[in-house]
Amino acid sequence: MTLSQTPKPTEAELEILQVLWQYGPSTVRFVHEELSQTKDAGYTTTLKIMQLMTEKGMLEADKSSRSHIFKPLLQEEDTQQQLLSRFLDTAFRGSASKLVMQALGNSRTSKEELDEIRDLLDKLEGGAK
Amino acid sequence: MTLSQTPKPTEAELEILQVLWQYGPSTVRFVHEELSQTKDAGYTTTLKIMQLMTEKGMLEADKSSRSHIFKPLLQEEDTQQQLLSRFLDTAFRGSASKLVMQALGNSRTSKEELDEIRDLLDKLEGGAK
DNA sequence: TTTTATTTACGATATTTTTCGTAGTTATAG
DNA sequence: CTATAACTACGAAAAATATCGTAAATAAAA
Repeated sequence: MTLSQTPKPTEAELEILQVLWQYGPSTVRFVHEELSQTKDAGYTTTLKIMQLMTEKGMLEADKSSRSHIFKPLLQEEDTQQQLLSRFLDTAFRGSASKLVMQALGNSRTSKEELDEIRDLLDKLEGGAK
Repeated sequence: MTLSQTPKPTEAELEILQVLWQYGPSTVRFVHEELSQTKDAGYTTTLKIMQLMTEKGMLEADKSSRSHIFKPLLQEEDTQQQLLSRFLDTAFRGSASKLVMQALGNSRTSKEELDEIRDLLDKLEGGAK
């Protein structure tokens, strides 16, 4: 099984990746406990999806101990970039500014984060100003 | 048929909505021609999906002429907001600033748009500064 | 008017994703 | 050691999406 050019994790897969990105390599049990907080599906469901993800090359399983330890092979930011670019096209017809405005408008973002964004704007506009 | 609280258009449905939002009420033929530019599926596929969308209450069909004219019942911005909020959670664990930074970093955005965003930042930070 | 093209209706199939049950295995507790 | 619990493997079903073929109706063309 080869890696697809643009790995497109499904929603369930993404939820699992989030846990792994956040906490690092983990067992199915751990991932499943985490997911249980917001959704309910059986343990074997989580297991199965993680096994499929491993076949697809999204995860790697360390099978040295009985409880296999899975680590993500996809980089968080690369994946986010992929998803974002696709989302931008399908949901906002490619208009990054519209997306940004809506994202900022409807979520409480701290002053620090806003300043960070402002810095980025400065850089993008060519430094001066 | 009632509207679901959070209409979650699928990818194919969203593509259709985009056409309708952009050009206004249209026939299946028109929508299909538009979509053909970037994907290839049969005419009846587009038709079927649009019929299903109508059943779901996403579209309304004006059947007075032979070629039915479909108009979107979902507001573009409401829908984008829904999708964005969900996307933010599943792909960026809720961090709007990370999403914004990546969106801006990887897409050429015009100076005008950047300024627009800057204005929004000013407003969000409370005017002063 | 006859033929040809366009359109909707609709069932069926294909594909993708998610879910689960069960069997077999290994560890843990008593 | 025996019973119980936790795991993986794996097949299969369920659910959600997407695709298509064909029939029937209507319009347009010849």
